[in-house]
Amino acid sequence: MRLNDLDERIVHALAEDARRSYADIGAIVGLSAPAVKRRVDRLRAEGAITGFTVRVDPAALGWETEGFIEIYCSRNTSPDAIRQGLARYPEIASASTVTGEADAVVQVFAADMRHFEQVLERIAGEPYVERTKSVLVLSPLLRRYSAEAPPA
Amino acid sequence: MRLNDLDERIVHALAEDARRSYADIGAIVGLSAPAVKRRVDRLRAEGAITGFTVRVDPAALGWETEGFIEIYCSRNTSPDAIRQGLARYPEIASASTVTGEADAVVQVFAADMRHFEQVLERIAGEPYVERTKSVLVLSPLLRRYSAEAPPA
DNA sequence: GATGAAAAGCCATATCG
DNA sequence: CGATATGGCTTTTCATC
Repeated sequence: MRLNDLDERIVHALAEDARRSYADIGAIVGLSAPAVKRRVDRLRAEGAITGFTVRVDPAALGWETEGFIEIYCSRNTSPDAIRQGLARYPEIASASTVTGEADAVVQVFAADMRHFEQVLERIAGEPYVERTKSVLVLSPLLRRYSAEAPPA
Repeated sequence: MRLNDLDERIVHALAEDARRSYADIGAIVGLSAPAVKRRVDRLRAEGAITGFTVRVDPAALGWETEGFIEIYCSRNTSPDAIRQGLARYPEIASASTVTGEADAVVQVFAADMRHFEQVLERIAGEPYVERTKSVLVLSPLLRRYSAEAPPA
């Protein structure tokens, strides 16, 4: 599945503001509103666009504490088992299996330090988790969305 | 700035689908469409909602390779200097200063391994960077947005 | 196969109570 | 905050290239 230049410009326009009208996007990329809608519908059907969401200031919503937890699993733990185990935590914003010493890296948003510690202890207590290593975020420097970063 | 329960439910509804109509959101949270709009306008004005964006499948846009780069800086490097230095890289999706051994963690999306390596080398060559340590993402397990994680 | 124009219905939004 | 009205938008239909 490859997108052409027009599709990428439409996605970029939506990345900047997902509530822009199709007419506005059309004015940017040089298409009529129905043509833009057809392409967006197609991109959704193909799975290139998976949805539209809101950008929030975590602190304003009460999540003051952010951190990364590296998870070291017992041998023969499948990625799918990790995913299912972690999916239950609403505090987890993202999780990935990675190369290197740890098996997975988990990004956590918590209300405060006490809350973060609770999440950490619950994750550390999961049956497939052998040990964890966590770092706290001191200050977020950049926060973009992947759609805004064009491939080289 | 604290949000009440109604605000949080509106944000949650927008996190699931930012293009939902105010009438739809109103049906979910029990308000009329104008009441929802007024609250969304207020949340934007307050900075709790910073925008609306599209969720994309990175692979569909040609970013097949993802990884984290830990940056170790020379002493007396200010967070702002790091931020300004990293802001020039379109491949960087997020960056934060952190506790622990490294000074900052940077999340990178690249087209392929060769591209990732180029980004890594350019970052490692920044004047304030002493050394780096990077891990590649094998498979993304979860990918949510912070707005979907309610505080405890 | 993709586009633009036009029409119909739906939605955003301002104003009222 | 809800009801209402208007203007704009989304979305379908259809003819065209």
